[in-house]
Amino acid sequence: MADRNAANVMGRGESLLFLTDDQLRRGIEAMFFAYRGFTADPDRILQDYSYGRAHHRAIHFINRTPGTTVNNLLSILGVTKQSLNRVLRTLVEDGLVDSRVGTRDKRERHLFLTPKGATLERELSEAQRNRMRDAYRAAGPEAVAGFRTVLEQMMNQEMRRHYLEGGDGAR
Amino acid sequence: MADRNAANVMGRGESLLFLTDDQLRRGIEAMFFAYRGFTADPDRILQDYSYGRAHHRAIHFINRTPGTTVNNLLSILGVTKQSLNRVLRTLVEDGLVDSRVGTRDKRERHLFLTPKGATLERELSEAQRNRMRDAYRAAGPEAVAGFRTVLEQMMNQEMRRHYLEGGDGAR
DNA sequence: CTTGGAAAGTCAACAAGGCTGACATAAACT
DNA sequence: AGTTTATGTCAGCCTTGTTGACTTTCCAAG
Repeated sequence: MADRNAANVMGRGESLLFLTDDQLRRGIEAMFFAYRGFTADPDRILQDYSYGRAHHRAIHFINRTPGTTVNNLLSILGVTKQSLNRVLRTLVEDGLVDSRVGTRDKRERHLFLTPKGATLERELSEAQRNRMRDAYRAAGPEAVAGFRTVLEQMMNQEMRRHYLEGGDGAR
Repeated sequence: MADRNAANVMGRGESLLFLTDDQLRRGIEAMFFAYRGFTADPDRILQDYSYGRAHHRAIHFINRTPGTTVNNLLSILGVTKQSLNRVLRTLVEDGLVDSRVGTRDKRERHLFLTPKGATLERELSEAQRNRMRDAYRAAGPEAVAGFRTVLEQMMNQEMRRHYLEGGDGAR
């Protein structure tokens, strides 16, 4: 029962134990529990500013691609413009994000972090990088490569596009 | 700038490029985009039943540990009892979950999936396993081991405890 | 030059799913 | 008998997602 799938795909005598239902469940739970750790540190910091994860995500991707348009951010984040707008408005009001009318196309707004926004970005990303670095260090380079490979395979097509557009990260 | 951390930890001449800020950012974004894929299939199914992720999580862990108590579920999920109760109540009302008063300690409620609940559980977990299996298959066994190793390191202490309690998954 | 449609913003209403605080009940423990 | 524990429940709040309707701006094609 637990390894019914392994039996199905066993081909050339390889050990495909990693494809059993039980192994897959372990992977699923690993994702669930790890994601909690992944967001824990930024969430704690954001509380001090009365912001939420939605603000963090916006700040992260504006920092990654300065001058990005609202529409581009929309497709990266996969939310509605109304939802994003609410977040962006508070960030602009609070002076963390600068929204500049496009020069070529004046309908578009190009988004930039202000110095204040960049400061919060650093605080958030440093906390998140620290956790990631500790995990990477404990796991070692080969585990890290595998980690990234599996995650890339788990993405939807469109998400993978956005991921790959984010610079090659010295791959 | 981008590799200032690598410089700091470079020890015995190993290539520690995987610890640069840029590599860490890549890992962070991989987690973000992959988690979206990870939840996409169940989310779609849940819509047909007017349930959300919270219901899925409850169903998953009741299935994993039949007879688990409310308190135990609470500490696994890391939410308040009010939040969990709202979800559990609808699941019991809809006949997906059976809540039985404890025999030894009658204050406790032990939670079980009904046949109907088990059916939904299978539908959800099969969708999620399919994606996980495809990712595993494309990435290969060694990548999978690395994937799990890094995720385990990323968990908080308490989450790791719950993770390890979930059976050894033929490790 | 006019007009169609894209980009952006806004208002309103709603839902899921978190949270806190207060309180009730039954059972177990001391 | 009194306290603690496990659970459930009510009320109210917040964030962040949704849909729908509408306006303004403005590029670009006819």
